[in-house]
Amino acid sequence: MMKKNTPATLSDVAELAGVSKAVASRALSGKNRPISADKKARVCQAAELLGYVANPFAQSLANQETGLVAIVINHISNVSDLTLFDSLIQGIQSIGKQALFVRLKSLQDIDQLQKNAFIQRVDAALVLSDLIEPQLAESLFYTHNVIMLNGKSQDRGYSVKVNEALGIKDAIAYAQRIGIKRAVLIAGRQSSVNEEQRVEHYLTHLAQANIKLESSVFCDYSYDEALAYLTAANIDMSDELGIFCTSDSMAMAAVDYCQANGVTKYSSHIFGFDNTEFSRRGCYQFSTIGFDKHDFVQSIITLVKQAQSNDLSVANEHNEKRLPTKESHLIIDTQFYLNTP
Amino acid sequence: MMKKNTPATLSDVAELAGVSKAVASRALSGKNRPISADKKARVCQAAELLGYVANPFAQSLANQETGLVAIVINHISNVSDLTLFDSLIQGIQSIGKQALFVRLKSLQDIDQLQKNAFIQRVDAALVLSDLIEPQLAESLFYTHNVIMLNGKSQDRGYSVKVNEALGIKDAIAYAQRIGIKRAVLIAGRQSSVNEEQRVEHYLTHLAQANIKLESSVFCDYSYDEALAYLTAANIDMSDELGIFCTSDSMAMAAVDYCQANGVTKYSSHIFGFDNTEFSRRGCYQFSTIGFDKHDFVQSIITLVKQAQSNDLSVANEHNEKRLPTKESHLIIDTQFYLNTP
DNA sequence: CTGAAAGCGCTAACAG
DNA sequence: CTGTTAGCGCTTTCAG
Repeated sequence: MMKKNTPATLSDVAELAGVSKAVASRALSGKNRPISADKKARVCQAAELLGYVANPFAQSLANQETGLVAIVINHISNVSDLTLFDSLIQGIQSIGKQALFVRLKSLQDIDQLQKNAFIQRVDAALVLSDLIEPQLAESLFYTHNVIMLNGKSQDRGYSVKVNEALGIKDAIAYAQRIGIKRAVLIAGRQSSVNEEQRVEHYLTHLAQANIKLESSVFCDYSYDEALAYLTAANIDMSDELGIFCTSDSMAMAAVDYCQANGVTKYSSHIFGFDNTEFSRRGCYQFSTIGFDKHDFVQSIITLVKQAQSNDLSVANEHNEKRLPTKESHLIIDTQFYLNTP
Repeated sequence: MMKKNTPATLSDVAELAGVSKAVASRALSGKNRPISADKKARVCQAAELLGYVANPFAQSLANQETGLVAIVINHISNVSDLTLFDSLIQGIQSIGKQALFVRLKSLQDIDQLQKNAFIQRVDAALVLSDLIEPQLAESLFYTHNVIMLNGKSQDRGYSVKVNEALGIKDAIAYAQRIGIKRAVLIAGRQSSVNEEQRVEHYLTHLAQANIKLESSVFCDYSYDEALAYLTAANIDMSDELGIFCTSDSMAMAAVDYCQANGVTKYSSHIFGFDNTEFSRRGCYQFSTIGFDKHDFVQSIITLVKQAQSNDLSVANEHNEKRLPTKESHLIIDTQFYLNTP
């Protein structure tokens, strides 16, 4: 396993197998390139023996594929991110690629992005950050395989969206059923398109359910901000008030606010979003809206593979360079999770 | 910003600037290579104009640096990981490198790792996964800049460790002071060396404080497992019992267990580990042990830079290839955070 | 089916 | 200070 210092190269393998570099390359290429069975076997054996692993940098240079997938995010902070990222990394590794995280805290970081040599050349990009518009994404990456996951999209291209209307509707229908008459809406970031649509849904369905929206506020998905707001506004939790939060973190703040103010039957009156484990733990019992992260990730990974094969076939046809001929916009539905003891 | 399809190359820049590729390369290299001021200016201007960004794959091939830093982790699940990863990615980006996540759920994944072309060639590796022994790490990467962060280390090489004895000692001293006489220890993963040392510290200091350890158990840092254990064991929470948990998640389980069993004054009797935000939120008020993640990350990043420059100077001296001449083992101290209302 | 050769884009000697 | 030259390791024509 003498790997340090000088890793074996294709030449080494070819030499040991007694064939040319070209043959060695074909033998190991995975695809079905023309080659005689015995030479292929010899090459593979030699490769094994030398512990040969192809240098991906040389490969990329020669064939334009990098084996990298970018995940473009805002700063990581939400607890709901944990499981999402975990399964995203896993999914990417499962198709033999590597996950490259790009953290984008503010628009200023985008300048740096433009200069970021690696991410420009990824095979695919998954855009979760709401700072990135489809058009910007288009210009940020050389690949056309940009999958928008932040709720934005263009006609051309790929996206996986979450249909939040369903879960929100069910949550509000439930609220109506148990007699909630007034509502406070604690939302996330005003600048996010995702969030804008989400708020829209709340507004529509609250109105339909005849629940009066008493106030609404943006708290950046943050526990602290939400708690500060509730405290400052001195929200009156008489029985018919429902607190609708667009993240479980903020819903936790609502729970703590209620407890601090001696409100005991808050559980059925607080609604979170994300369906994190926290919505069903101990004192933090509240209902929440969410979706199956596993389905979500699966759709994304499938799309990455599909996009790539489209790319290849287009390239093979005429070597024409143009926008992707295929597009795809998948939709995942949210669901309402009732968690009341 | 006509970037798609055919990105500008060094040749394009050189041509536009009216110089040779070599001069263009030097002008843009960042380092202080010999070049006349006016040519440098011309080259930079040309590069700007063309929106030139160097191809990192070609660069890596030519100069052996990849600009990639691997972060080797177990699956992401712990809430305390959020802030750590966030600032780790940020730190890596701050020195102009990219974070490559490698997720390792079980030892079987290591086989794949051996074949993982990218990670073998990273400029540095940060090993957090407790599945990786120093020796294995050594063989996994071509670089010597492997920084062990999982509590393991060899004489030669780099590590940043956390001195957990301090925080644990203080926590137990506090417990003694408030009259705790009996203890339950809920630990993480038995196979982890970090965890083994940690348990050792608890045992030592509990004994010194004359607190009797009634039982101890490994719950894989998990809320669910911890709660299941407490429930199954039907732990008796009479006043002098302290519950010491090696993660905040498990401490939350302890809180919920107490609440479910009508124990009201649990706050000062439950001790977590990680110092997550949850230890001071609403009903989850408990003391916790932790360290400054920012310091931790800073130390790591500093080490990465230092390791790299060592590498370069060694390479420059005689182009000798050998084990790193320098080593460094930094230690970050934990602290006890008292969070009782 | 095979091998020689060109080249991906860049850097690093090496002479000027 | 500058340009020429030779690679880094791999894939891919293109003749045999």
